[in-house]
Amino acid sequence: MFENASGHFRSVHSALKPKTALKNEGADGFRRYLSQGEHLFYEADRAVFVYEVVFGSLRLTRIQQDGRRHVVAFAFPGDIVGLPVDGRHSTECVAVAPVEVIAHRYDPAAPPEQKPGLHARVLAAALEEIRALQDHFLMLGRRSAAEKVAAFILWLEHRIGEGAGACRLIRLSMNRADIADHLGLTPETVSRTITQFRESRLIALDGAQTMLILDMPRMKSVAEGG
Amino acid sequence: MFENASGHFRSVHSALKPKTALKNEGADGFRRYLSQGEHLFYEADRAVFVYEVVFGSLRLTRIQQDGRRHVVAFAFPGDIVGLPVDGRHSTECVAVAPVEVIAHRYDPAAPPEQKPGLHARVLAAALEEIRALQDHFLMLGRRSAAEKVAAFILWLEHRIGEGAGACRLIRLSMNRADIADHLGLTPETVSRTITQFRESRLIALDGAQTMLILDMPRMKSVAEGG
DNA sequence: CGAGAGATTGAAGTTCCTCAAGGAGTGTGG
DNA sequence: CCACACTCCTTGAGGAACTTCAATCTCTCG
Repeated sequence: MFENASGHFRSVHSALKPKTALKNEGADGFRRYLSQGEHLFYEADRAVFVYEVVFGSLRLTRIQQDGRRHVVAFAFPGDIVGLPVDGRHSTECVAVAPVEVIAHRYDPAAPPEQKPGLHARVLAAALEEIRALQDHFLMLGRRSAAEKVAAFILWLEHRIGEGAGACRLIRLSMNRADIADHLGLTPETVSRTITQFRESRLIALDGAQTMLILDMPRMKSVAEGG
Repeated sequence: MFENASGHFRSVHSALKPKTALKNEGADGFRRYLSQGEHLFYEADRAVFVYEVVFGSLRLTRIQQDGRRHVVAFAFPGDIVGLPVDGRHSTECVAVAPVEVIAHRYDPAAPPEQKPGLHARVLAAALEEIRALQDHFLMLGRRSAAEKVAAFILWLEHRIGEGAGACRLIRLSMNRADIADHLGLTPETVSRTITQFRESRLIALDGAQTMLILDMPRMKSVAEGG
């Protein structure tokens, strides 16, 4: 299930790596392009479409009355974003890097027979996303900054890591504040933790956005509190 | 949408209060009863049924390799638990008080036409639960212990609060450790925070499990960091 | 090349956790 | 029916971890 090959969408948080981007525009899908910083949708917007990410990175954010925000998720190629709750979007969605998506008109209240394929895929994506959100709880609950950051780096590697000899390369499209608001830390703590990782030869950096994981086993050990 | 009156299930985390328990046994629902501490299902169990809570309280837990656990959610009457991911349960589910549920045989891979009503309700419940899980993130992210505990008390009040003159009464079916693992705190901190609330006349206690909210407006203010 | 945003580093302060002991409530067996 | 035992809750003291506030540095882009 949830295989791209079989035409199933993968949910926002899914840790499975997309083999290829889906190619199902045709009948009811059309493409949209966003540059960095552009909104795909806002919180509480009426939800008419669900979006399949083809290229780039998106950030899903919820904001509280007092202005504090939480980055609920990052979305990458193969993910589906914009699942409606009560006919509206529950988060705002911004491109943190240039983005290409396919928009599918979708109404959860419509009879499933109308678009059986899309309906089934959205359900599968929703159920998968629930598990991914639960996974994220394990990250936010009583864990040290080092464990959180290490787990986040490993998740990123799993989603968008590139081979680089014996090492793994990650291009971070989000900034430190985004990471901090995702992990329940401050940007300073994220920065300090990354510095520690660099000083202990766990990773190497080229600028702030390009990261090389030098020691995957040890990184996994750190993420698990070893 | 998501009204009980219209026969829609409400998801595990939903903040809406059930007006009445659903009464849709008949064709494919049968009742199950659990006493305190009994499992409804375990993590990774093959998921054959989804369960509608009629009476009592359930705890949904995920466990990590190192033994640390996170209480993903508590479920009360009107909630639906056991949504399958990849055909399996993603959490374990234990009764924290005597429980009555209705079990509905459910297979997300089956064509929606087979059980259109159930299928639509499960989808609605799943989408609603995603939002609820996102809400919970705001609770776990960078917030003080007092804010977390106050927000949790208000959520409980919303779900199972009873009138008590000008005040609101809550019967806590879970223990301090469960609350701690839900909020990302230690039991000691939860206990200390509750003591503070009591000393500042925000709440009153009768034993450890029965709580009276004395000042709802101030409790809301505390939950929001005021 | 200059300006501005973002990242890093430092020092001080606060909050929460850890470890440990005592108290309250509940249930069981004599 | 009382006493004991067990579990859970509460309270205390000390220490670690993260945050806050502030300054400096670096990268990127016009």
